[in-house]
Amino acid sequence: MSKYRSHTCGELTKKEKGSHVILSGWINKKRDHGNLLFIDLRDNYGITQCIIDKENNFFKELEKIQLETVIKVEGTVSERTKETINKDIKTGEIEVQISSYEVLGYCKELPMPVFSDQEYAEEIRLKYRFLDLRRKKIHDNIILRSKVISFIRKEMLDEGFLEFQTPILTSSSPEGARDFLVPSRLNPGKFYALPQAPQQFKQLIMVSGFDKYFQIAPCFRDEDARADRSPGEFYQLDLEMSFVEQEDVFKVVEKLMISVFKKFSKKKILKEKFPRITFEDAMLNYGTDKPDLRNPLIIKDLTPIFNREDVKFDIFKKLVKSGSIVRAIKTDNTKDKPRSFFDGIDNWAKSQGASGMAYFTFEKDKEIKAKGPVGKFFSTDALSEIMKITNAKVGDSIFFACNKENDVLKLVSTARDKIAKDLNLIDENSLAFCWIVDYPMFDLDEKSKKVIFSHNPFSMPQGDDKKLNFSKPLEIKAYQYDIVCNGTELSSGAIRNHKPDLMYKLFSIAGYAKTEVDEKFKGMINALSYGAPPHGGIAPGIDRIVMLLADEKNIREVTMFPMNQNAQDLMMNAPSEVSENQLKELNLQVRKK
RNA sequence: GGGGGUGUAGCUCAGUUGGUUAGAGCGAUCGCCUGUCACGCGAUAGGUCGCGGGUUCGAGUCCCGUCACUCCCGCCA
Repeated sequence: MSKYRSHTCGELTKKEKGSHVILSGWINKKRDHGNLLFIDLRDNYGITQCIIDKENNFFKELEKIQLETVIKVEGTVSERTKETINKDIKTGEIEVQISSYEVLGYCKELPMPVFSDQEYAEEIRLKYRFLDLRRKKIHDNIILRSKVISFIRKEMLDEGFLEFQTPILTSSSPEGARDFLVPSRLNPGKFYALPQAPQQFKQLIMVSGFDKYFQIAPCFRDEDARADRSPGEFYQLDLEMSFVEQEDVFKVVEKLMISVFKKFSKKKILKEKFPRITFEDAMLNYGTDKPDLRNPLIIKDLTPIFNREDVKFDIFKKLVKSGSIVRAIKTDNTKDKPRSFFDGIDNWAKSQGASGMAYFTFEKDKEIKAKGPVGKFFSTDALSEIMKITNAKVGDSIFFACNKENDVLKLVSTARDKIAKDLNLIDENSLAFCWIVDYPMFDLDEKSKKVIFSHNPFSMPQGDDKKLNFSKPLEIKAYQYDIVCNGTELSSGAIRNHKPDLMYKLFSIAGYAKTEVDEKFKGMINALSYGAPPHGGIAPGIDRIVMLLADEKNIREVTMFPMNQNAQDLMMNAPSEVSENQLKELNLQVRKK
């Protein structure tokens, strides 16, 4: 028998009645009745009530012992009387009569209580993460994460994928996020970069003939954090397949996603065959390429309305003349909503930095009218046209905004979420997956007006490469795709460009000379020149999947040891200064500000 | 880099129009209590009101600056 325990704190039942047991764990809670003391002993597996009274020599000591002290108790299992059974815990039918105990690990006065449902400031949680992680909810989240990863790994192996590790110290790449750099001692003045993703390596694995690869891969990007984005590092299920088209990747990933979410989430998957939405349609109907499809609201374009003679809304008309556009959201049967509902949306829009959102409600006595502050600017004909475009009926309302395309899309897409939330239109118990497909290969950089890669420079352009019209690069689409669930981008992938000539051509459109491509992407472009199979893949974000499964709004709730928003680890005190000697060895000098 | 929110006891928070000695619950310490499971009861200790400056007879409260945490924008091929 183990020196420390005969059972865990989560397994004793009536069956063990009368047996002598040893338990070890943390003191979760004490209830001291003066001559009778209850101790809830906790470990990873559960809680067992232990009991001792004043007749026992250890009673006085245990009365004084700190919560969260680790102790070993020996005693006898006894059945609880009917009235004292605790149905909330697995071991609630029994309790352990303590005969002796031993302290295994002392505990100082706690900076934060462990046994409590209270919320705490992140600062203290992160500083004492080892205490925070003892708390039930986050403890369970981390266990869930472990189970999800094991499950995914098993599924991938069953599908015939091979798991490989790729280098953590690699080279800096010019595209994409900021790199984390690591100075090289043996190569003074030179730096490694931590991989933003194993992108080039997984393609090289395909060129090496391994056919199907996956990895639970750490990825490093030196960009600012968000609630759903850890600063610094995160994990992807990185996968790549040879001799495949887009459909083949979809098939594998859709199956995996469905089985993961069916196994670990109680929520209903709305469509098991993920709807496919083109990037263009997504931007038009939802104003974003990560739409929440639980939300029934659709965005419509009202720009032409503001060119009509019988519309007198001069502010918008003037803006439209100078190139702005108008987008609108219709809400069903909102005629009886109080003024505060409409003004609430308008004020919210202003708080987002916009000039607000105009609105009116369709009414009818003899003819169609618009009720609301700006309703008077629209003729009956114009209103009928708006009703046609937005599919509205009498009693519905319209919210609309006018601005340059990028700004109006950002506002209206978030307004879509805000309005749906206010109207309680979102079913929190459902999961709405979709594919976003047909991303453009290139984009126009707002500032420099230059053509840049819109996503991944290694993606394969759609269509016959001999017939591609390179003079209109913005019209070229790529075999580039995302999975979105409930408004969260879960993964991003592509069929890769395995043809060096085509790649040089595409890079030249984005302003890279051949020599530059050879230099920056040496390993890959070289490899593609020695017989590369057509291949493609995707990389679902592990942290975000677990976040959705655990129903958490913040990625730190599913990360064991996260950094704070400023990319600091408050527990380990990272980043930190290093000694002059270390710097010297690395040929580095810190520039004083 | 920019915008919003928060900052009061170890923890979670209250603190009115600026006005006596800044409060509560949990935790800690001490005492009472033999069936609790958020046990109960009593007492004690615990405060640079984030920090600095200003206005005022008087600032936790008003103003300016600054720092920390957090949410968002930029950024994240």
